[in-house]
Amino acid sequence: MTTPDIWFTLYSLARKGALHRSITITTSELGGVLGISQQTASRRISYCVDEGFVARTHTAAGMLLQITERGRRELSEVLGELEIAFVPPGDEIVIRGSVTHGLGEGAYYVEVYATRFREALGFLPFSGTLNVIIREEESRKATTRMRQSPPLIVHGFSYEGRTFGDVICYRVKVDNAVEGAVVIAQRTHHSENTLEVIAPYDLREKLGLEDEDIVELTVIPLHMAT
Amino acid sequence: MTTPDIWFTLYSLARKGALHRSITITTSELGGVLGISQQTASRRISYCVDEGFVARTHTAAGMLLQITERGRRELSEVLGELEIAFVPPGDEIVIRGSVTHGLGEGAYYVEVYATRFREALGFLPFSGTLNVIIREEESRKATTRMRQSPPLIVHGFSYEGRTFGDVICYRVKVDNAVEGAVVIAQRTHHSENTLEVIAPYDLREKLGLEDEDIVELTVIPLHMAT
DNA sequence: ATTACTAAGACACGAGTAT
DNA sequence: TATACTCGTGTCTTAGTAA
Repeated sequence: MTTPDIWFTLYSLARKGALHRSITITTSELGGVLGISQQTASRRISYCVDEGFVARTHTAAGMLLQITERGRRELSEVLGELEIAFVPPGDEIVIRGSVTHGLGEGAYYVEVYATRFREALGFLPFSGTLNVIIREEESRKATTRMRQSPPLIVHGFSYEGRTFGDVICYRVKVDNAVEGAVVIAQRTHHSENTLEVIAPYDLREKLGLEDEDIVELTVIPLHMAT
Repeated sequence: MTTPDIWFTLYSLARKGALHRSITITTSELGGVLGISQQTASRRISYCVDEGFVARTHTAAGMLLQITERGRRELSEVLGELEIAFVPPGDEIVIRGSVTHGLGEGAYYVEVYATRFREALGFLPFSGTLNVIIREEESRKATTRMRQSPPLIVHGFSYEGRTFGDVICYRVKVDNAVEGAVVIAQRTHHSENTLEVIAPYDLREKLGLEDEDIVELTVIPLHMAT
């Protein structure tokens, strides 16, 4: 089974709502949707189940199918790429999100990584991060777009007996005013829906931001970064 | 050549920027991207060209390929469906756009169709339309989402020797405050990027809207409409 | 009813090669 | 060098049918 066929299968299931709940469907029905026979539909689904894209439970009247996390990621990747492809070149990618408070850990890490951030980014970051919650849609676009530009990687190191992992940075402009960077720690299973932003200044103060305020992060292509 | 293969081909070309400009590529390269041989890539492209999805010019060093309007629509359709599929069920679809002034024709048409709108929508529209410019991305989502709900169709008629065509209506809530409808005339080649909104009141006055103000149109599923 | 196995057939693929 | 043709090969599909 080829990639396009997998995508097409997942796409068709997604359109029926299988991203959010189990759907009941027979192989014949699915065959109809995909324009293939019942037998082939059966094999396709078995394949998707084997590969972990779809979860299946058999019932008397067909199958219960739901797209798994793996399948969702696969589709989300395609969707993100397509969304980016449709953006006219030169257009800026803007991620909108709302300010939230982190766990307070950010400041500690920023201080530890401070000089390394300066080397990579050209500025000494304020010792605190601005946490920004983004909607899944924005998140998808953000991560896809960011992945397109070669990342600035701040390599890990050891310090006072502790190990600090790699951190990936992407340059952004905050509210079109302050240049900063989104930092993504590789080791932590960071929530995909929260971005941590560092900048030379205290962003909350400089931009007068409060929790739940909306901020715009404009992704700066690496070759344009200062 | 099957639908998924066409999509995959268009998708791969789109990722290389072929939605916005001609790209230079050889069949071998394309084969590499698609995971198929040079020969098969050649056949795939020829097929896409024959079907009008892709425009091709041969050059000494390969081909110049650009996705046609037809191809763009095909991909846009897929993208729209995927975007909708990812929206959690129950979530409202919100279209954001900015107010603009129309050509002034709107008022005339609204008056002519007025009683018919009342029958279909349950309110007598203010004799003027609010024109809203939307970005392509929003447009895609809007049209896809709207197409999902069976449209309210106001049938055409003749009046004073003129023929007035069908008009399709979709219920929306403007700025979460006023219920109205997006109206799309079937006969005119209306710009996909401008929506015309009617409501029981003068929206500009009621909501204090000026040109270039941002408005939110929340699409109301038909079964929920009052 | 379903899903899914088997086997025969269709057709897509790619090596070789023409242009 | 390209693209694209022919054709042998192999894979994927489907009909029939079992479970």
